[in-house]
Amino acid sequence: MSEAQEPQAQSVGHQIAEEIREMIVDGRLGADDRLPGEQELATRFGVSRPSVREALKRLAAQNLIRTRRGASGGNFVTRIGWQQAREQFEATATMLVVMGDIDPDALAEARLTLLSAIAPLAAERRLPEELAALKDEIALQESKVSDEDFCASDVRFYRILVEAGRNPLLSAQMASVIEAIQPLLNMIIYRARDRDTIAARHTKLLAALNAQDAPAMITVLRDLNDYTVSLVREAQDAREARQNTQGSN
Amino acid sequence: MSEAQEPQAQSVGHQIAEEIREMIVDGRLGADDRLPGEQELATRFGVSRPSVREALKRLAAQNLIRTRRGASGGNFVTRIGWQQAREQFEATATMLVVMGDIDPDALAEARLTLLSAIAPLAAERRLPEELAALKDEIALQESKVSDEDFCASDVRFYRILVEAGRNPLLSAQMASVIEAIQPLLNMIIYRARDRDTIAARHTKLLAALNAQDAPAMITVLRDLNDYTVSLVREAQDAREARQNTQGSN
DNA sequence: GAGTTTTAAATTGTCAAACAAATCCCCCTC
DNA sequence: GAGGGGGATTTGTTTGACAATTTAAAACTC
Repeated sequence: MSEAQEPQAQSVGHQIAEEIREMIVDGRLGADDRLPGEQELATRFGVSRPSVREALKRLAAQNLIRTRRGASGGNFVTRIGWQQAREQFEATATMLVVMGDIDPDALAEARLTLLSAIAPLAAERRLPEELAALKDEIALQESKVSDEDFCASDVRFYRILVEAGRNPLLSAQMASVIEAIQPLLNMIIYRARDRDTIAARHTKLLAALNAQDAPAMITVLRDLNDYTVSLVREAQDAREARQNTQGSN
Repeated sequence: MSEAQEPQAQSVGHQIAEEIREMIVDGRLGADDRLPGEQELATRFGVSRPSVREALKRLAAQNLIRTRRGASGGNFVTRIGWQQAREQFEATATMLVVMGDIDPDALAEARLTLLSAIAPLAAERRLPEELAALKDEIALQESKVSDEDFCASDVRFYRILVEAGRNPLLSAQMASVIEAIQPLLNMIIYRARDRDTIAARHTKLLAALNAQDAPAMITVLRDLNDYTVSLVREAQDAREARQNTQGSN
């Protein structure tokens, strides 16, 4: 007979947080607006102060509000910026990878697809500083650095490339994918030959970017992706073999 | 004289939440693991139960844990899925748009870039059901529906297209962009001629998808994007003009 | 009167204790 | 053996109080 079973499953804090979020989304609360004090919110919503606090903490966890103590303190609506958006994208993508519900092939495909998509924009808009920075990273990759540093440089290389596209939303999203794929890359043991191959293709990629030749960039990216995927697969096989050996001991 | 000013700025709840998050990221806590009870956590961290609760609520707000009441209840690490990841991407992208720190042109460019990127994948992998669903949406768009319904159908159209790419990470990210752009689209007043133009291009897009002709899809997408951008710009101009009129009254 | 110091007020942060609500498990009854 | 009831466990919510922090006004000194 009752009309609802699951709608009641959410706590008071959750409901209030959602209500305040609505107020932000539809404009009743604007950036840098101050929310009423905790006491007043409690009175207004008809709940206790801890419940209101719970709601505020939830919003703070989502970077929707920031809190300042003291007189004339309070809770203020945060103007979210690209930096924070990128961090949140990254946090979500990282969790997806950590939870293991992700197919490495799908992740690699996503990276390749996104990089290919931004290649034309980067080719058009790349700045001299970015070309120089990419060259520096290649030089670093050709030197004798640890696997970890090599991988980190690889990540930086792609981030610079993405930034060259000059589209903040795309940058934020792609950065999250590149960041998320790093744990996979970190499994790889780079042999000298691998490094040479990768650095050589990075050089080709840089040349294509310099020449503003997007199709050539995409060709190199595809090639590079195939190579990286094969290395990751090798590393995974080796890892599994090692685990089996340990397991049989 | 003190060595630190900002590191202390974070509350106990924030610190504990961060600590637990670390435990999840580096594997000490796996999916579906149960956290110790609030009491025990409070004892272990040397704080009170409300402080622990604050930390848990923060984590819950980020969908990192879920809570069940009762005996054998408690807080459990959530295995994040594609659905939730998409929701979080959407929430972030929506906030970016709402806060106004976004350039409509950059948003449109991001959408076009991402759709162009997924076009080859969709062309290769589209299923008959998806072709049929797209056809249905076009039929809806050709009928006399409200501006709002027309826009909603437009959004669904692109979501189906994105899903056809069969890459969950790309789907989640693109869905967030498509969702974020909807408020802009909702400003448009669609004249009959506009709708015909859009529906006709959707038909061309569907034909290209059916023929698995990705380059043709990209051409249509670019064309469609230019047209949509012009409509949005018109709507914005009209809106500004209206506001100026009201302001001078 | 100007500048500095002190004090007070407002606000969030933290804690403590208790009870309510939900859920599960065991036991008891039939 | 099956079903229901009660107790135990855990989170949800409230009340109350005090601490920490920041602002701003007030008072005090020069």
